[in-house]
Amino acid sequence: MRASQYFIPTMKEAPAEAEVPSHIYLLRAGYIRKLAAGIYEYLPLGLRVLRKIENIIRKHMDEAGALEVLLPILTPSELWQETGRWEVYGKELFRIQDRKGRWFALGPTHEETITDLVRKNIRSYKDLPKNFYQIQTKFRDEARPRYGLIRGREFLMKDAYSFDVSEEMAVKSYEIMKETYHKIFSELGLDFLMVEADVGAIGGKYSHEFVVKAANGEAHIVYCEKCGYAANVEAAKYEFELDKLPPEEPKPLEKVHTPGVSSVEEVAKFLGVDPKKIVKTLVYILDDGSAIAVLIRGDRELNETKLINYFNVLDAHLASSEELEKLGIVEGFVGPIGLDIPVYADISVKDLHNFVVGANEKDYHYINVNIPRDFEPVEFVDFSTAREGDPCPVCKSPLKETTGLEVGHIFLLGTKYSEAMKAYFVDKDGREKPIIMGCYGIGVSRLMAAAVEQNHDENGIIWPENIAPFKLQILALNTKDKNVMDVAEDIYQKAKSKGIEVLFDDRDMSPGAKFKDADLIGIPYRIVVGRGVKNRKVEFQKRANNEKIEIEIEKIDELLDKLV
RNA sequence: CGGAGCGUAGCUCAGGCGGUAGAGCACUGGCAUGGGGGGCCAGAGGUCGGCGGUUCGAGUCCGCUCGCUCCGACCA
Repeated sequence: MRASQYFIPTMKEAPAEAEVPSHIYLLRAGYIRKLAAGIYEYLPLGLRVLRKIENIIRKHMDEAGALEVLLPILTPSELWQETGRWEVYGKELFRIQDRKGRWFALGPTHEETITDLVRKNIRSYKDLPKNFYQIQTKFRDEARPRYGLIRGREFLMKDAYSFDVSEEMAVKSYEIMKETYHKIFSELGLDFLMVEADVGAIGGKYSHEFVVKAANGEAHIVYCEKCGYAANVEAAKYEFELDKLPPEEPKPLEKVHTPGVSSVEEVAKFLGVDPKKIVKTLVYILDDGSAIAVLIRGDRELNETKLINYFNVLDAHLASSEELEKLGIVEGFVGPIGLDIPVYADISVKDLHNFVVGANEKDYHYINVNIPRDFEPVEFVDFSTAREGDPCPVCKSPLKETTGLEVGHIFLLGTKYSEAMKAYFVDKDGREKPIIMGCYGIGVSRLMAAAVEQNHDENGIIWPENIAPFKLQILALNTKDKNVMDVAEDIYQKAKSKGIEVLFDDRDMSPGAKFKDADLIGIPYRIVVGRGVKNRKVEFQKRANNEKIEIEIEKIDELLDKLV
């Protein structure tokens, strides 16, 4: 491709709206443009990258025996009603009406659609297992689209759904996808981690996330360098046994005056005690409107995902000042003693002695509180958010914490959708049973951003070879010099004939501008044709380190052969 | 959805006292140049997000509205 005939609108300055490297460079280097918040156009260069990512995914999915389909983007509301997600999905679901008033959703995911297809066409155990996948644009009306391609309202996704006759077989399908995902992300050239994850609203038995390590990532993960354990902090088990304080003899319960002192830090300072001996009492309102209290040690953070899972609700939120007032609870001095809503405790509170809690009375705390003498929680549950330094649940060595971008997520769904939608098959024994499902997603467009987050420097993008829009870029520095142009043209033709994807910068521009553009665009290999042609030499560079190697023009074939 | 901020040329931004619109870069033509966004000359480009109000007069003041961004909540 000749740059003079191509379309690479580069920008010298970053648009003010872009904050993170992938967003800045993809805009500046002419890969994407924004149409509206969270909605992007892919320019020729951007589409090439997207297609490369798609094809790598497609290759491995096909090899794994998955069957590609293309489902409609417009999905009838009736399907969503069947699983209850027409309501549950909430405002994130883009909804539209046809001329007759019938409601549709722009597909944010396709469990309902694929399950409908399967229930209508699969009857027997002989038809199973099956794994269907598609690569398609998805729509989610995100409350807050951000970071360019990382969180968009319209984005490209690979979604796959497996259907099996038994849990055992479903686990097999799941394991195959797990392996396939490892192959895909490795071939994409990314530094990634597979972590144990929470199943979230999609439901199911268990799930794993594939996370690309990135400073700007939204996924918080803990991992163990020693044994390889890795989990999203939402899912990581908290190994409290190793984090306990030494036992103490119970002292008499005492109510103390603590005027205007309510936060853990304040109380710790005021009473001169370790924050670990202060217990926070958090009041949560569950989605059925009921209130519960959760106790957690002062140095720990509550994990709402664990809370929501434990209570098996769709939503829970910390009670507001108004809600506390309605319940007759004193904000800032809440405590378990004498509280008339159910009290649950995080395991960090177990075996804690002589601790401090609010006294449910303005400006008072209890000290030397002990369980079960002074109160008894309904149950001790793991509600803690895992963090750096916590003992690894597998091998007990201290966990590390990092952030990353979730680019893949696999779930063993079980029968949540097949039962709701009556997707049954007849088994060998002649009985009708629900199909066991799994679902597997990869954020294709997000991967493009993730690759840039992980591979850039201060001058621009440095594409991993397998997803670079072109492999080789030729810079002709002086287009007025016939020698330079002849040599460059010759190399260009040779590269093309060898099947190398090559971008030839033949534009009449200053050398500096060409170098800057080339760095921004980030094509892995570069041949610079300039003043060296006088001595029959050109330069070969790698974008990754920009080191220059002089090559004799006569030896160019050899070099190109290495790039094939 | 709660909080904050911003909408002036393609991009980054200035102007803000109310008096009819600016810079740099990019773009077009020309000249010189040719190894890291370099130089000179000439040019084109704007209903100052929209609607309404105040005023003799609004980019500037007021109200509403739309859009965008950030923090948070949310988020297969």
